[in-house]
Amino acid sequence: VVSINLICDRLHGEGKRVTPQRRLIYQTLINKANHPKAEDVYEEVRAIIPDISLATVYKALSDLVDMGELLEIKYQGEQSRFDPMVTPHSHLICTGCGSIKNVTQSLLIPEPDFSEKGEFNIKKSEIIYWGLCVACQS
Amino acid sequence: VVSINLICDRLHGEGKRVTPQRRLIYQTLINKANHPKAEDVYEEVRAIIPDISLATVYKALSDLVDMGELLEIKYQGEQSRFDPMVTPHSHLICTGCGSIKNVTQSLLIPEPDFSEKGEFNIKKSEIIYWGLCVACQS
DNA sequence: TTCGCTGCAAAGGGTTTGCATATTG
DNA sequence: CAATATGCAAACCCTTTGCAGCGAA
Repeated sequence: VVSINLICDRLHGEGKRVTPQRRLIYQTLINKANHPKAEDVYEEVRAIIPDISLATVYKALSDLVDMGELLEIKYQGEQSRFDPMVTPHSHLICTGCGSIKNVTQSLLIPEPDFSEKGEFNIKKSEIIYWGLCVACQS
Repeated sequence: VVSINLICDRLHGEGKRVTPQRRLIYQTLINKANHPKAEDVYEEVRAIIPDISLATVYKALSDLVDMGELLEIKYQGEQSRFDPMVTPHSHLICTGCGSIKNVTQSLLIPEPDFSEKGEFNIKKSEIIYWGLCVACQS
């Protein structure tokens, strides 16, 4: 998710429709680096469209994920978190508060030897760093 | 989870009790590299103790995880998978069938610069390789 | 006018919990 | 005997689904 107009064009191209609800949801995600939950997006959007339903938010997010415009993160098995940055990157996850931070620096990720991966065909890889954020270190 | 006797000793040490159900569950996990779900463990154990309940399996697994003897994997946000290998290692995850393979080869995992991680205190890191296993490549 | 989207409420599915009973140590 | 574990069923929680009506194109 980078630009509203770009997203809306892509939606049209796939026979989807641009409603005020969806436009607002997509707007909300632009440049958001705090990896919100569906509920977080819902709360934020509800401040402007009070009657919007959580199901609508889920469906809008799901469409974005299907289009490859949004990343769904579910490492901890808790609620899904969403990340508008879809270029390859890694994550710092705080085991204290569950906050997630992007690592935009490009890192060289080693690949396992053939003896380990066999014929497994690796499509993408990522690193997850578990630890404590500043706030949780006290 | 490496040895039944070791596990049982540790259980005693924590004031826990060793029941036939738990002994069997722990036995089942030894050297298991296929990352079973709770349901898988349940089915396997039920062949020997038909009246065991799924809740009992969940509780036994949960205790092992708390003791650090078992790893709970929930990357995909689907059912939890369990891994008796608790030493640091990475995973090959097949996006086709959901199978998980361990990478035991020790890999040097790069750490992000200070400018990226800031004061975040990294406790452990792991690499996830997403791709297709041999069976799913056809 | 068509067909996707909305909001509501109900259903789903994995996991957890409450409780009476059984068992361990 | 005291305290934990068991089994059952119900509760939980996040997410998805069904559906009648609405609204975008």
